[in-house]
Amino acid sequence: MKKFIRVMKALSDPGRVRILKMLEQKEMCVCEIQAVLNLAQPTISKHLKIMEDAELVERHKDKVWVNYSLAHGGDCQYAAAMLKLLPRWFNDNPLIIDNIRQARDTHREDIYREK
Amino acid sequence: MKKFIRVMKALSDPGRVRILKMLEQKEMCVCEIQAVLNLAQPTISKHLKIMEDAELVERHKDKVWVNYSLAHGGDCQYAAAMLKLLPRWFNDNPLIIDNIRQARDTHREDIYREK
DNA sequence: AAGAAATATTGATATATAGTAATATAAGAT
DNA sequence: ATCTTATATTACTATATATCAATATTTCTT
Repeated sequence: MKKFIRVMKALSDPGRVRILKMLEQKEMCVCEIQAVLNLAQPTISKHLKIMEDAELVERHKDKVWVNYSLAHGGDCQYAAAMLKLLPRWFNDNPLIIDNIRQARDTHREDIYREK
Repeated sequence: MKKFIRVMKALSDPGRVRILKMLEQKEMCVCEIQAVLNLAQPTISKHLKIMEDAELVERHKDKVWVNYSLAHGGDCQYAAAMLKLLPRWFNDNPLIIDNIRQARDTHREDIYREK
């Protein structure tokens, strides 16, 4: 039951759902996600940790970057079931559509950062 | 998106999941649910309201009692999807098994109440 | 080895949530 | 009409959550 609750809580935040919808398109690093969602970097890291703990996403370290992608190991049946449902949902949601477009257009190298 | 978040939040509490699993067996009134879960009556009413708002359960008033059952109108696709998944889950969970057994054995008339 | 960039962690604050006791409301029963 | 029972609502408290600024860590670059 704990695992189920963990998955439901992980899915109870719009920002996290937006991240998952972007990850359906491509794997992304923290700074790319941040560029789209417009939230502070620690906030993104925390969201990702919550989803990793729920087995919804996976981390893949690549040099300085940490790439996140949708989990696919069927380790957690609840996470697996939700990841199967999500691709059918929110595809006509303007915010999601826009986020996905932005995600496509966002590349690490082009991200501008204040000093 | 709001409706989805509402469903996920409604499912983010073990007590509410236990209620849903009991309602798979039979519709129940507030006092019957309370007798099984061992929580204060307002707590149960609140949980039920959260699930009603998420379109997971339905109210049917019968004299003094308010019976709750699983929602089946496909009004909310997210609620409908989760209600379809839940019967497959937690069926070997000892607490759930016990709750369901208690639910079967609990009848309005037999509920003892302190003055 | 010193600096720079990406990410994670910590500490703090504001809001949300779960729970209860007390009270209000609704509907039968006497 | 009054009492009783079932449920809902309100007011309150304790805990959890989302967010950010500041800091730490990791890894590459020079």
